[in-house]
Amino acid sequence: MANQLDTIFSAMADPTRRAVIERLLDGPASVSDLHGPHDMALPSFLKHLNKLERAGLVRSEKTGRTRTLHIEAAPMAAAEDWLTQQRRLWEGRLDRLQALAEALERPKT
Amino acid sequence: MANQLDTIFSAMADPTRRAVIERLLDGPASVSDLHGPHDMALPSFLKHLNKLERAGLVRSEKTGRTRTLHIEAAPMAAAEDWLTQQRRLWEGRLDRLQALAEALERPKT
DNA sequence: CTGTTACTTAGCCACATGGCTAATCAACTC
DNA sequence: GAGTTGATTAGCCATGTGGCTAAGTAACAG
Repeated sequence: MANQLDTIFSAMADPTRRAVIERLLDGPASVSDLHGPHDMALPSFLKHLNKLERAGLVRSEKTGRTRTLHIEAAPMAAAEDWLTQQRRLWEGRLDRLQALAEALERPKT
Repeated sequence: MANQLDTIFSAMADPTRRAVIERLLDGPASVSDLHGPHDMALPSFLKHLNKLERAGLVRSEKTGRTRTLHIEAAPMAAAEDWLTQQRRLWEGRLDRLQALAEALERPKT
């Protein structure tokens, strides 16, 4: 995947991973803490965490035998920015269309 | 894919599809118009369009032999909303941490 | 009605994804 | 040091994804 947006969007395209993000907004947590609520084998769950980490949405450090993860908010902003920009362009287009419509309603002012 | 956010995010996790979205913000276009700039066989490209349509980000009608696509902005808002909400929560958490830090700096006011 | 154009379908391929079990590693606990 | 616990690795499987070619359909142009 070339673009950073690719990995970010695809990391967010999964409910398990979004749930992890939501959970981490509350504060750091260990792998097994995060795993707790998810009905899924640990190795499967780990893959999700790895994907989040590769996307840069999460960082982690291992101390002793437990790994602690915390969220990295900045990359999500990239995704949000893209969406916001598209919305602005879209709204701008609607404005132009509306202006056009109004101009047509009043042919010769 | 259960959730609507799943399909939306995963639809946006590809540069070709994002480019199509960006192009469509400028106004409706036919399949081959959209295909033009992309160095890819038509059937491959069609798969991308179908994925966009299944995600609800795009609608299309066929008149005569050409299919015209236009953007459906609303679903993107769902994705943006989710991101915005996460950011708010994150910022809220930072505020609380900062408040805590300030409280600790001035132990007994 | 023949040819061209604009998609569409079918079918193939390689690789990624998301799940699993079993086994291993490393660090605490007793 | 033996056992337990937290995390990881290896390897398997089914399905999805993203690309292709080849062939088919449907409408428009002459």
